[in-house]
Amino acid sequence: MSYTYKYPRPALAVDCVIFGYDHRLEESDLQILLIERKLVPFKGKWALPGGFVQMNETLDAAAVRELKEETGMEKVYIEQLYTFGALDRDPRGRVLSVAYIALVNLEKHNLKAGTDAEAAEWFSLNKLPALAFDHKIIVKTAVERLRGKVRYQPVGFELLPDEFTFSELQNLYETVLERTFDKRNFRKKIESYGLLIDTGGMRRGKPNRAAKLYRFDSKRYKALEKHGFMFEL
Amino acid sequence: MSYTYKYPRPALAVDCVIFGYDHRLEESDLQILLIERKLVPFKGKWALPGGFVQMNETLDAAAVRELKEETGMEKVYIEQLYTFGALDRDPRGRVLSVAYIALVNLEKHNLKAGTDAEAAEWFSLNKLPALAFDHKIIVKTAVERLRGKVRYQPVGFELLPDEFTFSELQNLYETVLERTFDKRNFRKKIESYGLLIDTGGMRRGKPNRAAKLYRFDSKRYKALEKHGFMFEL
DNA sequence: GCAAAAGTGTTTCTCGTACACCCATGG
DNA sequence: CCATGGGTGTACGAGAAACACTTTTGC
Repeated sequence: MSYTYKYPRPALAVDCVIFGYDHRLEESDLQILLIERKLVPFKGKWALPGGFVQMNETLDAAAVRELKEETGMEKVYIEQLYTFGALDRDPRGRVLSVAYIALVNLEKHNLKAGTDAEAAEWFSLNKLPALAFDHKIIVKTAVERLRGKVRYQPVGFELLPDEFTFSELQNLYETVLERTFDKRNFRKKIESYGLLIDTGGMRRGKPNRAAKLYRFDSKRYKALEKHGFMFEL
Repeated sequence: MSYTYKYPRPALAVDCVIFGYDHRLEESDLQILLIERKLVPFKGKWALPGGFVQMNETLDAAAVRELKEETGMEKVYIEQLYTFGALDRDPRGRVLSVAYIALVNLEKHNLKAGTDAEAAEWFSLNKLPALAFDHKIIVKTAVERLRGKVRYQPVGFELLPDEFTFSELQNLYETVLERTFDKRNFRKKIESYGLLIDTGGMRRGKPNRAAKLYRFDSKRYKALEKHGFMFEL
């Protein structure tokens, strides 16, 4: 079976930059999920999970599908990043890639689960291997976007479990933004938005004082957002 | 001549949301350039300038080309916005659109010049006619992006002539952001960045005190930008 | 000389930032 | 009992915001 068109058409792929974060690790930096290519071109090289867009699915749907197929993950935060269209980005011919960003918490979504044939692995953002295609540029763009976004929209919570402590939240922001925050000022700022709900639970298990657990109040956030509310950090 | 592929491929278009601004008008609001469609579908309806991507051109190049073909404009600021991929956005079949934003000054780039067959016309942002395809959504997305961007990156200058007065600049920001600024505070803030060069020229012709003309110092901005400089308004 | 926009400083207040100690828990 | 991170308040300074009058120009 084949398909014929009057004019030539580029092929269209989606690629996902999946950011993972593990709040349990002490010095956890951001991770990115890569897949080892089993086929030419770039056989044996690491690449972003992705694949071709089907005719009957939207771009978002394609990204969600690839995410599930290659990593087993579902119900994760996902957002379109940018479309890459350099002429020589794929040696097989003209292939455009619509890149997506996904944010996942490594405790909720432990990998192996849905992984099929291909080897998927998490890499520290600052210890990435050489990447196939133009994926290095895509990752760079994604990191810039995440850094920008996290400061004025509360997307960071997507990288944490549903319940988290203040210091887990602070560690996350310090990791993503590569800076430190004063503990008291950070708490003051976050509390001032009134977007955290005290769940009553406590994080125990470590040889120190137990920490309160909070949930992000996304309902309230959505309500505030409509009235021109601005989250900022 | 025709082209055959093993798998079906969506068609790929670019569409441009061209923002125009006229600093000479008193109550100029933002304008958008639209084209009246001469062909089905949506014959007679207004639409964003755009067209199909060629095999041998990048997405940026396609946007630049369409811009020139349909409006005669060259050397304008252009930036990729978002890629729209809803299944039913084009009644002719599966067509994806990579949307671009362009910013032009209406004095520098007076329309008619390069316009070919199709009728192109500027519309006030808040008096837009019904639009073809999903172009209403594209415009909405573009406006949000412009509003967001203008606050932390000095893109606004693209909408002004090379030399402009302080109040032209202030009017522009007030128009785009739909708010007012205090004259003295605005001037203080802008001056604090040291990004304006006094050209020595004066804007005369109106029955009031002449105003100094400035240029934006893009060299200095690029230098500052590298060292983590932040423009903010 | 009049109408209209250009240009100019000071005060107030909000918010960001810096900073140090006691508390609770598990081992 | 000790090591470790949890939790808390205040003082200072920078920058945002409010605010009114004089100057210049074209007609």
